[in-house]
Amino acid sequence: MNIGEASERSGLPSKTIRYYEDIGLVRPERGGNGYRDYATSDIHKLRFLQKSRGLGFSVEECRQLLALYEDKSRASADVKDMTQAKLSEIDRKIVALTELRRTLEHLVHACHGNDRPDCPILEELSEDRRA
Amino acid sequence: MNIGEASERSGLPSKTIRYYEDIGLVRPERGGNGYRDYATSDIHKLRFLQKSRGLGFSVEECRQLLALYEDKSRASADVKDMTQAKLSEIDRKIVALTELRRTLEHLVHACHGNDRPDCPILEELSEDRRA
DNA sequence: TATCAACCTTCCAGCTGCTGGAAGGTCAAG
DNA sequence: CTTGACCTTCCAGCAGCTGGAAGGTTGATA
Repeated sequence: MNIGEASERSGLPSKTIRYYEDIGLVRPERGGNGYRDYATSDIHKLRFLQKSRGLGFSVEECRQLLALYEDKSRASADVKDMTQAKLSEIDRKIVALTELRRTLEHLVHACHGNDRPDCPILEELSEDRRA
Repeated sequence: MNIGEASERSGLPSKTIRYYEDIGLVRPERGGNGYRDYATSDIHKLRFLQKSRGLGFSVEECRQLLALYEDKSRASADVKDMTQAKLSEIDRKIVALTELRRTLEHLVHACHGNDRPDCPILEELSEDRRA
């Protein structure tokens, strides 16, 4: 399929998809007309990139995550370790997001409309473990 | 406190903290020697930025989130709406992270060591709602 | 009191990760 | 056979840092 449809299906702009090809993340076939021709497996990868990039993983991290899907590296213990590390990272992100969510929710429910000079939520935030 | 300690306490590099001052996110006082002097409330903001940036919010979004803390904008309905929008965004991110986590976990448990040509996890990924 | 390390300052350059626009080729419909 | 919506490459620019140079401040030690 053409890049336009790949864009729709993955949720990524065409520009970004071309850029991902430039840096070797997802390399589609080419048709006789020179157009990029994306396979379903390419769309999977693009969707995966769309998710992971939007979640604060760097392109290099995404490249690593993507590599976890490729057979050639499957059996390695290194890869398993890396995956575990990524899992921990994701867990930390989930915790952080949950905290952020709680903070904002308190703001909506507990702080709306009054003009108190300082908010207890800031205190709460500051209590978190020091990374 | 000096920028070094602010860096330690916030988890952000000094360079980044100076950059955040440049773009008007967190403006500390200055001591007689010209050194930046961070108050506890500044550290709260920096920690908040460290979290939210690491979770895929843009600097402009972080500026908005940060603005939610400032009294002057508290009572507004606009602000409450925006906060709700951010809450939804955070919820979507949490869902996405959870999916990503599940995907990787499957990879570790179900795919380790074999040399199957393609992985059911890719299929699973592709089933997700089309954003 | 000198001096040395470890801070701090500003400024400028460069990298990442897109993103927009120009200039032009391809395709399907009318 | 033209029109509009695609597609292509290339080049420029913005966002968000990040590193390094050049130099000032501080506090401990000789």
